[in-house]
Amino acid sequence: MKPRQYSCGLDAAIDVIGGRWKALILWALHAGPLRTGALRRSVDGISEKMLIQVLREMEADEIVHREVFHEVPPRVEYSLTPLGVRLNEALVPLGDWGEDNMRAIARRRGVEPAPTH
Amino acid sequence: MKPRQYSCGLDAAIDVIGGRWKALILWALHAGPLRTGALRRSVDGISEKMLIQVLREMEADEIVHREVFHEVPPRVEYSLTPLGVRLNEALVPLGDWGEDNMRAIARRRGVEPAPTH
DNA sequence: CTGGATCCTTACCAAAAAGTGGGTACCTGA
DNA sequence: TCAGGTACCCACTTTTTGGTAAGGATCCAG
Repeated sequence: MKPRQYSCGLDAAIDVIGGRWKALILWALHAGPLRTGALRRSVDGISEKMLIQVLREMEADEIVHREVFHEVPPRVEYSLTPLGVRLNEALVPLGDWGEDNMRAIARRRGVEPAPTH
Repeated sequence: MKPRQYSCGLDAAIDVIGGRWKALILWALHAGPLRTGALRRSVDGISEKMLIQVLREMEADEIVHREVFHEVPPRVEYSLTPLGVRLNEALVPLGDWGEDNMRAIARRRGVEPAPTH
């Protein structure tokens, strides 16, 4: 549901990373560029369809860069733009908060906590 | 779409603040407790129904505290829990990122940028 | 009685997001 | 030909989130 006007920076940012998969994809790319297949394996539970759909959206938002290599088998590589890198940096405290409170969040929502690493 | 297992802290956090309204409500409460009506006026565009629905979810997630004052007219006050305070702190960098990139985000998504303050 | 204050619930619908299944393209090798 | 590799698209369905409208409760004042 797109607001007609953002009320603040947080409103805009939430719009960019909203949905189930975007933040996870962003994080999967933080260590470096990945091809479609590698990305899919990095993001547990995502379907190829959703992966490609969401990557296209992120590309349109210019937080992700998509590079096509003309070779066979086809090879497409996704990487963070500088904007995406800064977004990922901004997401670190949020990820930490989630980590710190993982067990409680998971319990309240009836979800398994993330494996410890 | 609830994951059966969180993959990391960020996954859990995104689950907690997901949707159009939660982050905005969290932010509205950062300066102090607010009654339902005041909250509704603080969060542009939200309907009473959505406000109450989302507040109930946030209460269940224990990021928001709901206090009923037995008086007339009825008065219910919402405030951040310590967990909610820390979540708000974790959202600051994300809000800053959104502010820094407001015009570009708004343009790409066909939304009006937030008024400058 | 009606109108006002406050807060909340329900029924139903709309819109958006996510998912499933089928298919396509480029090729190579057996 | 079939099987494998890679990446992607489309049609349709399901699920989730958000929205509208109507109703309710507690009271007080005119």
